[in-house]
Amino acid sequence: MKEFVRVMKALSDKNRLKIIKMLQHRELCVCEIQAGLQIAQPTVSKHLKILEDAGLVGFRKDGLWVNYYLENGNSNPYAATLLGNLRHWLDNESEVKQIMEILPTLNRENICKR
Amino acid sequence: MKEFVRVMKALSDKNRLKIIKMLQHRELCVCEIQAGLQIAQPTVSKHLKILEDAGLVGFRKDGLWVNYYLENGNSNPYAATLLGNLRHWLDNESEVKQIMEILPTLNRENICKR
DNA sequence: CAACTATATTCCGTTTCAGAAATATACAGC
DNA sequence: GCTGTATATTTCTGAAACGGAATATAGTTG
Repeated sequence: MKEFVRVMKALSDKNRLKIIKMLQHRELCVCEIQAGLQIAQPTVSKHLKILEDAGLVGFRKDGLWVNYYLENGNSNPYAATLLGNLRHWLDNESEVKQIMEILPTLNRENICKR
Repeated sequence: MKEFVRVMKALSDKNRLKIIKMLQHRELCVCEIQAGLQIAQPTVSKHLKILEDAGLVGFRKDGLWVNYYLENGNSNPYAATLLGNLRHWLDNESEVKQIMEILPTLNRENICKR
């Protein structure tokens, strides 16, 4: 029950849903996600932790960069099913489409380093 | 996006999930649900409103009684899919099983009228 | 209409959560 | 070691959410 609630809560936030939609296209580092969402970096990190605790995303460290990716749900069956549904859900939401247009232009080299 | 979030939020609460699991077996009035959950009546009404707003449940008035039932999701595709999943999910949760044992003994005539 | 009953709404107190700012950590390169 | 950069954690604030008690509403019965 708690595990299920954790997944539902993780999916109850607009910004976290945007993160998932972004990660459907490719792995992203924190600063790329931040650029897409236009919110503070610590806020992004917290959202990512909530998604991770729910079994929705995972990450790989690569030097200074931390690359987040969508989990395939081996850990959590609820997460797996919802991630499957979300692959086609929300695609027509204007807020999602807007980020998708920006996404290809996001480049970690350009975004960070300031 | 808002519609999806509303469904996820509605499913992010233990008591609301219990209500859904109860309604999978039969229509129930508010006082029967209250007896199953052991929480105050106004709290039950509020949970039911949240579930209704999310397109997860509907109700029929029958005199003083208000009978709540599971929606079939004609209104909301997200709600429909999740309700389908929940038909087999959470069945093994001890908290759910416990209510299922009580459920057959719940009788609105005995519960109310005090 | 008056009395009663099932449910809904309002009004709190308490907890939880998203957000930002400040700070801490981890890692690379010198 | 020290410096700089990407990310994580802490701390705070305001908004939202769950809970109950009191109150209001709707419908039945006399």
